[in-house]
Parts: sequence; C-alpha cells; structure tokens
Amino acid sequence: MLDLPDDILEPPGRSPVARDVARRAGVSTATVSRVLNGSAGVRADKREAVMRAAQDLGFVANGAARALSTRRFMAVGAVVPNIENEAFVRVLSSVQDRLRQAGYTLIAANAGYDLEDELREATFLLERGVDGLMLVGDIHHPDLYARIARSGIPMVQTFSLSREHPCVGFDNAASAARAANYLMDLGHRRIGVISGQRKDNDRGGARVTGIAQALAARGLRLAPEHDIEISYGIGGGRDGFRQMLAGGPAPTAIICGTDQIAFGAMIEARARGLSVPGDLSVIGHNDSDFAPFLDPPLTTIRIHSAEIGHAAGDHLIARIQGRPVVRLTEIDAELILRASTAPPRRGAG
Amino acid sequence: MLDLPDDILEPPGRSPVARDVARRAGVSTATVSRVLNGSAGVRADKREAVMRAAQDLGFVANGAARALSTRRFMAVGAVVPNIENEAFVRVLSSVQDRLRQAGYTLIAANAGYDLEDELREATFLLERGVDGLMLVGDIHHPDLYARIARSGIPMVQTFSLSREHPCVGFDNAASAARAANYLMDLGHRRIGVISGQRKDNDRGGARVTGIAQALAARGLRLAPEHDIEISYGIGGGRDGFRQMLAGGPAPTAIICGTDQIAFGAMIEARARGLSVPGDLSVIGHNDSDFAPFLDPPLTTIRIHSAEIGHAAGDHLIARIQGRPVVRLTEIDAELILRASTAPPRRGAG
DNA sequence: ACGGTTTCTGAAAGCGCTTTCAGATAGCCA
DNA sequence: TGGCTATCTGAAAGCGCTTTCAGAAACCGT
Repeated sequence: MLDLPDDILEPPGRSPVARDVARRAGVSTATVSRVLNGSAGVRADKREAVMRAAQDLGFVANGAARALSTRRFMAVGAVVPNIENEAFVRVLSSVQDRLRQAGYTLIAANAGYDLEDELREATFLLERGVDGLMLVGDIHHPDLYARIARSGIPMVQTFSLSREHPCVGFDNAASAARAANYLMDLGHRRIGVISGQRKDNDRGGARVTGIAQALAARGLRLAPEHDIEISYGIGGGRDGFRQMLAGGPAPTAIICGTDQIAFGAMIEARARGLSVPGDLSVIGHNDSDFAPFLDPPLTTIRIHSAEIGHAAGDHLIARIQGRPVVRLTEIDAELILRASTAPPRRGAG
Repeated sequence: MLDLPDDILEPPGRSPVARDVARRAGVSTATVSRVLNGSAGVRADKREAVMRAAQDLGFVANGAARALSTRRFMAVGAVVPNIENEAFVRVLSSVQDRLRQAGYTLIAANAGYDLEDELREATFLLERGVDGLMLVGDIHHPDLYARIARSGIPMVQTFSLSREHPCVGFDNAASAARAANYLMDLGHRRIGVISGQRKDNDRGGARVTGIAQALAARGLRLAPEHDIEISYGIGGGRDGFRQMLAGGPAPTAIICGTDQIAFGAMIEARARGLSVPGDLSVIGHNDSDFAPFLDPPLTTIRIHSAEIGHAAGDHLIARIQGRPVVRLTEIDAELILRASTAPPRRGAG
C-alpha cells in the first residue's frame, strides 16, 4: 500500500472526529473540547492550533455524542393540533425564533385534534430526546402528563390558561364572551356559533361556553340550531352556515371559530342573498392575513400567536437553564373591529 | 437510611436505563436491546420478561445513545425559504408524513430567501446530525454543497428541476409559460407579471423568464413597467399592481407569483374601478385554499406540494436506507382554469 | 447417552464527546 | 535559584445504547 499523507488517505466516508483534530493540533481531545466549547483556561497558542486544525479538517462535532455526554439534546419539541393552521404555524415559527437564538432546535409534530395521536407524537419526541415540550391547550391524555413527569423535562401549554400546568395563553371563554357582548351591545339577540371540532379541544369548547354564558347573562340563549360544529376551513364555514339556516330562523350575527370559517359563512350568506353586515354580522378568530381584505373586512378576535410563541419559547429555555419562571403568562386576545359587524336591521333582532 | 424497594427509592430525577430493565428482567442489556429492537432470536419467556420490565419501569431508550451507537440520527432536516408560506408548510407536512412512517423525525428550518441564512440553518442541522436534507430550489450557497458532500448524507432539492442534483419538482419556466400562452390564446397582448423576491430564488426568476420567452415567441415583449417584483403577501400584491398602473398603460392580464399576490392585485384593481376578468385577467400560483372562493374564483397554477413532499420524503428515506432512487422526479404543475381569466375587452388587447 | 448442530445469551468493546482529577508547567516572590 | 501558588493539560472514566464474538444451553439423531 502506498504511503500517502493523512489528508489524502482519509476515506471520504469517515468524517473527522475530535481525536483527529487533537492529533493534528498536537493536543488531547480534552483540550479540543475545551476550545470548541469556548471554555476559558486554554493557552492562546494551543487554542489557535486547535481552531486551525478543526477548520482544516472541517470538523463538526457529533451531536449525538455531545448530547449523550452532556445530557442535553439542545432540542425542544412542539405538538400542535394542525401544523398547517396559520395560528399554529405562526406560533411554531416564533417559538423557533427564540430557541434558535439560544442554540436550540425545534422539532414540530402534528396531533390532528386527537388525544391519542397527540400522545403518540409527544411520546415519539420524548423518545428522540427533547429538553422541553410545548403543547397546545389544557386537555391531554392522562398518560402524557405521566410520561412528561417521568422524563423530567419542562412542558408548557399554549393558547389557553391552566391552573394545573405552566401555560402561555388567554382565556378563550372570556374573549369569545367579549365578542358576544359586543354583538349584543349592537342590538343582536339571535346570535349563532360555528366552531371547528370541539372534542379534544378545550379552546373551541371554551369559546362556545363563553358565548353561551354571555348570552345567558343577558337573558338570551344559544339555540341548539344556532350552535354548529363543523370541520375547519372555508368549506366548513359554508356548510356550517347552510346547516344553520336549515335549522330555523337565521341568526342576525355569528361568531366563527376561525377566519376561514367566517369567510366560508360570508360566502354562503352572500349566495343566499344575505348582505354582510346588513343582514348578518360576522366575527372570526385569529385575524388571519386575509381578514382585513375580505369584503367587507372581517371583525375578528386577534390571537397574538407570535407573542405566545415567544413567551413559550422563553419560558422553556428559562426552565431548561434552571432559571425561575412565572407559571402563567396571559397574552390576551383582542377584538379587532372591522366592517363585517353592525347593528341588526330594525326589527330583525 | 430506610431500606425501601427499588421502585420507591429510585430518585425521580434519574430515568430508567437499559441496565435497570436488564436487572429487573434478569437478563443482560444485550438481550434488552435485542427485544426492544425486535430482532429475532430471543426466547419467548425472556422476551416476555424484558417487555414487562420495560413496561413497569416506563423505560424509554435514550435517543442520543442510540444514535451514537447506530450512527443513525433518525432525523431529516428541511430548510425552506419561508416556513409560514402555505406551499412550504404543506410540503413540510407531507414530508413529515413519510418520514414519520419510517420512524424518522423532521426538523424544519427557515432560510428567509437568503443564501447565507440558508447556509447557516443547514449547517446547524448538519451539525445536529441529520441523516438527510431537503432544500428548496436549485440555487444555494456553494459552501453548502461542499458541506453536504463532506457530511455524506443524501440531499434532495424540491420545487424546481436540476441537472446537477437529485430533485423533485417541476419546470417553473414551462408552467409559467403555459399560463402566458393561455392568456395569449385568449387574445391578450399586454401581459404583466407581479412576482415575489427573485434574488436567491430560482423559481421566481424562472417563472418570469418563462413568461418573457413565451411572449417573445409570439412577437410580444414583457414591458419593464409590467414586470414588478414585490414582497410576498396580499399587501405586496396591492402595491405591485398599483406600481404597475403608475408605470404606464395597464396590462389586460397579469400573472402573479402567489395567490396572495393575485388576491392583492384583484383588490387593488377593483379599488381602481377595474373589473376582473372584464378589464383584467388574473392568474395566481399555488392554488391556495381560498383561491376557488375569491370573487371571481382565481385561475391559478396548482403546485402539487403534497405530492412533492411525499416524493421527496420517499427519496430521502430510500437513499438513507441504501435503496436505489431516480435522480429527477417531475411532478408537473397544472393550470387550473377559473373565472378570473377571460378574453380581453374588444379593442383593449 | 453422546457428539454435532442450532439457538440463545452475556461480556465487552465500541460510538465520539465532555469532564473530572491529578500531574505538569508556568509564574512569582523572596 | 528555590519553593509555593496559579494555570494548563492529558489520561481516563463515563454517558447509554448496539453489536460482535465466543461460550452456554437446548436440541437432535443414532
């Protein structure tokens, strides 16, 4: 066999390890590690040598080995009901923002509004090894809490408030109630709700409850035929409103679980010859990008997803690093008034 | 100190390891590993014992140790230009679908249409130890290719075609040209383009080029004042169309980089008293959820993001597992005709 | 009952990094 | 220059799993 210099002999399959850097720099792997992790107490010349050797070799520390050794994965998991939903995408993106700054990676997973699936996905993340976990909502599989507790990693819930678990969110019932009160103040008395799936979804459920209670507080009730649960999306909104009309006298105002649903309902209303807001006031949830551009612009409950994400990210990082945190961070939703709401026509209320 | 049974003495901080399971089941860690990884050749009674012990202890294998030992991280990275963009979210979601089935995890990162940022993010993923990498487009930092090569992991590009690198996508120039030809067939002769950022974005660039060439092939040209580059989003679309009108005679048709841009352009057109498609035909890109629900429903180039994601996921898994793959998978985009396009008014062309 | 297989199993050697610990060096003052 | 700190440094011991290898156990036919 020919005697070639190391650089060339090196089979391309094997990437350089700390040992190689150490050899090349004429130091031990301990020193390599010290240099590469910025710990003080390495003489300048050796530090220099290590740096150069690492550079030359294109050395990249093996993440698994590091994780095994430090018992830190430098990763945080997040399980959201629907990874394609605008609000959740935004929260993921903002959590990641914060994590990235702290050197952490976000691993996102999809639970599809199903507690069992959520348990499966979260378990998967836990097995992979994450240093923290973000969940959505306050209702989860009991086993999930047990597993999280056993794993000993911090967890934070988002988008709703909780008295049991650390959380960053808002009071879904209260904010929906606020919308209902606003409609009642305008003079509406027949108010309907079109929500997405409520099963395994405390936010959706709380919103409807909040609305029902707000109505009750003023001597009104949420008629069953005006309380519709459909699948998310524009199509869902159309179907939902159609269904509502089929059920009896039309409401003069509706509150929808998302802006997409509201959009669908508005389309259906128009198709039925109802004008918005003349015949029907519509309120959405989320303040999606398109909400101000609908015709008419949509009144909606703005959920500050980005802020929630930032706060959740900060919370997890802090706990991972052993810093103190507040258990509950409230980032209130906000009713954004636009043109899709107005007083009911005289005599219609 | 009291003599309590192991179960209780166990400090909650330390989670059980294979050794604990082995001890409890009365076998060695080798056997534990064999059982938990489903490898054959373990007698039924021992297998049973291990299973129960693992169950009782709530044992979860340490991912880092496993990764270190098997040299498989069981994770794939994906860097997309904008994690909040519908098309990319969909692709991520469908890649993840496939990965999940194969037991892999997706780690997504955001490049923000910037080659340097993309390099940074991808490097970060590489350092973490992903087993494969998905990128968007065929234009990347040269160092990135070098690092991927050195790391020896498979990479696949998406959303465009490439002769150099494995890819799953479509011919952006050709599909945009198809849209232009369709408009010309309708009789349009003044056709404009509103695209998102083109720098560091081969897809956007290719689309405009494709349109310009299609026009040229019929003796027309893309006037500079009809070639607008703006930021993505509905607002961008409005601004873009406004800018286009300021530049000179209005086009009779426009092709937009996304449906959001098209939506914005339509809003602006209406605000200017132009009717769609009467005075202006509009074509978008992506076939977003809302496209069929706009007024009028939007003609658009449907990009099969989910299929692209599935194919990309399959491609990576196959290569990770050493199975053969095709270098180039074409998943053609499709022109979806709706009501936002029509022949130009007589004499306007 | 016995040698020859075939199956199972455990000891032990990694995987590549971090970190402790003790020894080596350098620095300093008298 | 010698002795005593204050710094640096490397050897080695993990981290928790997988996997090889060789020995033990079980099985078989005669």
